[in-house]
Amino acid sequence: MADTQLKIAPIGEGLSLKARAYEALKAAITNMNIYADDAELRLDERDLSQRFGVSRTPLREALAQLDQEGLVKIVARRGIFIVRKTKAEVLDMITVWAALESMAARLATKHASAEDLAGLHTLVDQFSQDKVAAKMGEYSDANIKFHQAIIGLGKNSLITDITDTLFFHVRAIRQRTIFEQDRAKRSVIDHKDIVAALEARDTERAERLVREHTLRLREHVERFVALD
Amino acid sequence: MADTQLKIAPIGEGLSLKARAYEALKAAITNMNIYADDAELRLDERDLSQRFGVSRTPLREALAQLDQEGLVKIVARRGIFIVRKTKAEVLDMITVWAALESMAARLATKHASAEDLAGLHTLVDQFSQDKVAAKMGEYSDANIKFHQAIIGLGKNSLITDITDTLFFHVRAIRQRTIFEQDRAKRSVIDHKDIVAALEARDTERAERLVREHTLRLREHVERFVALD
DNA sequence: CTATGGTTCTTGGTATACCATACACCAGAG
DNA sequence: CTCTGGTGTATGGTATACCAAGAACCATAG
Repeated sequence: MADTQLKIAPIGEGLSLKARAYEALKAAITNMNIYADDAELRLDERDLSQRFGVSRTPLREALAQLDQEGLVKIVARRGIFIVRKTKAEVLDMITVWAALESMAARLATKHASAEDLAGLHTLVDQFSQDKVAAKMGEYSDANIKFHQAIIGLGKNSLITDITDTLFFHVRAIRQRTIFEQDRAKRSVIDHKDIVAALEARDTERAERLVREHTLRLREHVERFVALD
Repeated sequence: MADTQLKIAPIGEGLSLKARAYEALKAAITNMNIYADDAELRLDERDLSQRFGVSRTPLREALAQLDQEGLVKIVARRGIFIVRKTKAEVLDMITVWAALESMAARLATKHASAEDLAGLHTLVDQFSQDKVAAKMGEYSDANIKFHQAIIGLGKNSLITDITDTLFFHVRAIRQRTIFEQDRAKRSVIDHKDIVAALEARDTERAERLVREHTLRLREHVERFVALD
């Protein structure tokens, strides 16, 4: 099946300037440690517009969207500020996460295929309790992936959308989270239990395990993470 | 404590044009039966801008926000369309609602004061099983209020914000929901049980009752509501 | 030196003009 | 009559100029 068709035109990326500005800004904020003491949290429309090479209009629309998502806060005649979530807000977000992921787990026990669950199983097996200490850096990403995978199995796109935004914010404070080895080991065990419950199609147990697992993270953040 | 101060100036309402346009548009869409067969679902920026007496810029920002919330869909060079949620989307929304409200109920058993719960009790007592049939119209509103009250008691403002948007969409299809008397009666009983569980501070039971109650609505919509 | 009043500059908000493209309509060829 | 090609128009996207309000700075009076 060779290419008999002429496929030109991946030129302009196809996206609107607004969409591109949005992605660029979001990526920039993501890759920035906004909780560092010397972080520059103030943005300037005109400055950004020049650096991006687009006018203020699409840039403003992108910023307005980020404002609505809670990533930045626009204050009339004062400036645009990257938002540092308060501890209370982060805790609320983790609570919502717990509610939605546990519902997703519930749905997964009913709708996920055997292959779906097998994939999840593979994800968990990558980290045995012994190895997790050595790969702490990787684990943090794999951890998020595991949770996103469960949410995916719930096949409720609204849950997926909402939690994506939540993960974004939680990721930002990850650097302030002390992932001790004990917590990581416990996490691996939890994950194995969750997968087992899903495979057993035990709806109530899967829901409970996921909820408790995430609420334990909430508890940990409440007690050990410095914010505000 | 008489007025010794001069308080002029409640003139311009203080809100930005964007904010006012947003509220006006949202109210307009809310009060419109978008599921009617002859509903005019297309909006025109220039037309709206003239009718509101503002330029396209703040109007576009308001529309962009509505787009992000899923109330309208903006298609480049085609038009702006009021969104009719598909049945699948509505079902997903009710599922998210169930997840969040059941978590709120869980939180309420831990954080709500006795007075809070007394207020909830009053709300429920307004509708006995016998009277609900006669007041079917009112009940629909009171029903939403009851659920919002529980969510309020969870004291998690993120849950409140998300569910507010969900209620907006669910309200829109309410007209297509056949509220038979039996369902309403069952609903009243459910509500009483939920309040009882909250007052008993029975976390698990409160969560379960709320979840099951809302998922029953989901089931009802899935089976009896015509959409798409 | 301090307090007050004003001037200027910064910055988000708004208005407007222009651009680019999807769609509809129409003319002409077959 | 039908199909094709072009042309016009409607509409969201983008650029730009101006507005208004707040904050910082400065001058001046006490």
